[in-house]
Amino acid sequence: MQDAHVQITSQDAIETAIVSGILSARIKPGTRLSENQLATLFEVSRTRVREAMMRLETRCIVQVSPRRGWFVVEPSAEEAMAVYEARRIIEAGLLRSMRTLTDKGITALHGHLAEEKAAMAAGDRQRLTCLMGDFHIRIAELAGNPVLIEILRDLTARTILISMLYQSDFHAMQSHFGHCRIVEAMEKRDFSKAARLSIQHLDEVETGLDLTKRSDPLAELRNSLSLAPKKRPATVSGGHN
Amino acid sequence: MQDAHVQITSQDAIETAIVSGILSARIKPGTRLSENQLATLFEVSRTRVREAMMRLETRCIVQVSPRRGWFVVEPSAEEAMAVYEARRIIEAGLLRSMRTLTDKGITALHGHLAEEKAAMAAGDRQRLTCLMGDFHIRIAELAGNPVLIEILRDLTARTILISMLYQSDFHAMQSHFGHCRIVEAMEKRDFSKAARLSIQHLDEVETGLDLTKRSDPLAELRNSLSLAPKKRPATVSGGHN
DNA sequence: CTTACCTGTCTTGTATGCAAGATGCACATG
DNA sequence: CATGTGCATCTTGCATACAAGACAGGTAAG
Repeated sequence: MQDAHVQITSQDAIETAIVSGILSARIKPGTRLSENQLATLFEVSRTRVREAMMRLETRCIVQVSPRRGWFVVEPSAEEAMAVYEARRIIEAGLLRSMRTLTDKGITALHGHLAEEKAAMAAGDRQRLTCLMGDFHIRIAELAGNPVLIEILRDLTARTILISMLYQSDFHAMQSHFGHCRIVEAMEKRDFSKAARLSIQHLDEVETGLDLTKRSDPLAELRNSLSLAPKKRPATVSGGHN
Repeated sequence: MQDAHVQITSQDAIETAIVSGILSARIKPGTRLSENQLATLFEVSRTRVREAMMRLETRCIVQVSPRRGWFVVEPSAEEAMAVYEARRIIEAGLLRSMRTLTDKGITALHGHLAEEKAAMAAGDRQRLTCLMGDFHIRIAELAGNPVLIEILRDLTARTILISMLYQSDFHAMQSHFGHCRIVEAMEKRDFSKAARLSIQHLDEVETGLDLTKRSDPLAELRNSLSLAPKKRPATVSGGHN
C-alpha cells in the first residue's frame, strides 16, 4: 500500500505513485511535476508520462499550465468547500442507503480503527494521513458500489491536498474519535445515525480548516486577474523520502 | 449545445464532441472509435486523439482493447445497477441538502420541462434523450456544486449508454411526469420529498430496463472467459447524422 | 467440406524530433 | 539605482516514424 517508491512496471504506475504520494501527504499541493524528471525516474518516455498526467488532470489532481509545467492542484477555498460538501452528500447518502452490514465488515472497520490508533501512538504522521482518508473509502467498499468508491477515492485525494493547504494543525485525535462514533452507529445498524455523524464529522474537519488563510498572499489579486499560480517549489524528484 | 459536428478548434473538441454525441444518443455503446478516422475528421494528429481517448477512458466513457481499438463502453448489468445506485445516492443527497431555491431557479426548471414537452410533441427523440439526461444536471447546477455537477455529467453519459443497451422501449411520458413531480416538490421547497421522488424516479427508470436481456447473446460465455467484446459496428465516421 | 496455416493489411503502442512559448539572467540604458 | 531588453535555456505541444500485435482472406492439406 505505502510502497509508492517501488517501481512497478505497470501501465499506470506513474498515476498510482503520484496519487499514493498525495494520499500519504508526501507530495504537496503546488508541487511541480516535470515530465522529463518523471520520465527518467520511471524509465519511460515522456509520452507515457504525459498520458498519466492527462489522466490525473481529468481526475482534478494535477493541472497543466501551458508551456510551464504540470502542477499538483492547489484547490481554492471555494473548491475546498465544494469538495467537502460533495463528500458530505455522497458519504451520508451512502450510509443512509445501507441496509445490511456483515460481521466481517464490522471486523474490517475495527481493524482499521486499530490501525489508526497504532499510527497515532507511533506518531507516524504520513501513515495516519493515509489512514484517515482511507477510512471513508473503506466504508464505501462495504457498500460495494465501485462507482462511488472511485469517486470517493479521488475526492479523498483532493481532500488531503486541501488539508495540506489550509489545515493549521492536525486534530488527529478528534478525527479518530469521529470515526469511532460512526463505526459505533454502524455496529448498531443505525445507518441513519451513522450518516448524521458522518456529516457532522466532515463539518468538524472543514471547520478545522482556515479557509481564509491563503498560503499565497497574492491570491485575491491573482484571482481577480485570473492568472495562473506562479511557484518555484521543490520538484518531485526531491520526494525520495 | 447540440452542435457536436461543428469543428471547434479547441483543446478538448474531440472529447466534447464524443460526449455530446453520446448524450444525444447518436453514438451507441460498442461503437468503435478509430484513432485515424478521428484524427482526419478533426484535422489533428493521432497524438491529440489519443489524449482525448485517455481522458474519456478515465471518465469510464470509452475503453481500449489493446491493439484492437477504442470502443464506447458497454456497461454490464452490474455496472448499470451501480451507476443507478450512485445516481440515487448523489441526487437524493443533493436535493436533501438543498436549503434555498431562487425563483429564477424555478423558472429555469419550468423552462426545461417545457423543452422536454416540446421535444416530445415534435417527436425529436435525440433531443429528448439529451434533455432527459440534462434535467438531473440542471438540478445539480441549481445546487451550485461544480464537483457534483461534473460527477453527475459523467454518470448521465453512462446512464444514456445503459439505456441504449438495455432499454426496451422509452417511456418518455413517464420520465417527463417524474420530472414534473420533482419540480413540483421543489417549488414547495419540500426538498425531502423531492429527494424521495428522485429516488423513486430513478427506480422506475431502472425497472424499465431489461437487465437480463443482453444485446449480445454470447455475453455470459464471453464474460466467463473474460474476452473483449468483438464487434463490427459502424465506426464513428458514419455518425454524420 | 472442414481445418490449419500463412501472409498482407490495418490497428494501436511508444519513442523521438522539432517547434513554440515561458523564464531568468546578464547587460545596457535612462 | 531602477528599468527595459535580448539571449540562452528549459519547458511543454504536437506530429511523425516505426514497431508490434490483431485480424481477415486465401490457400493447401486432411
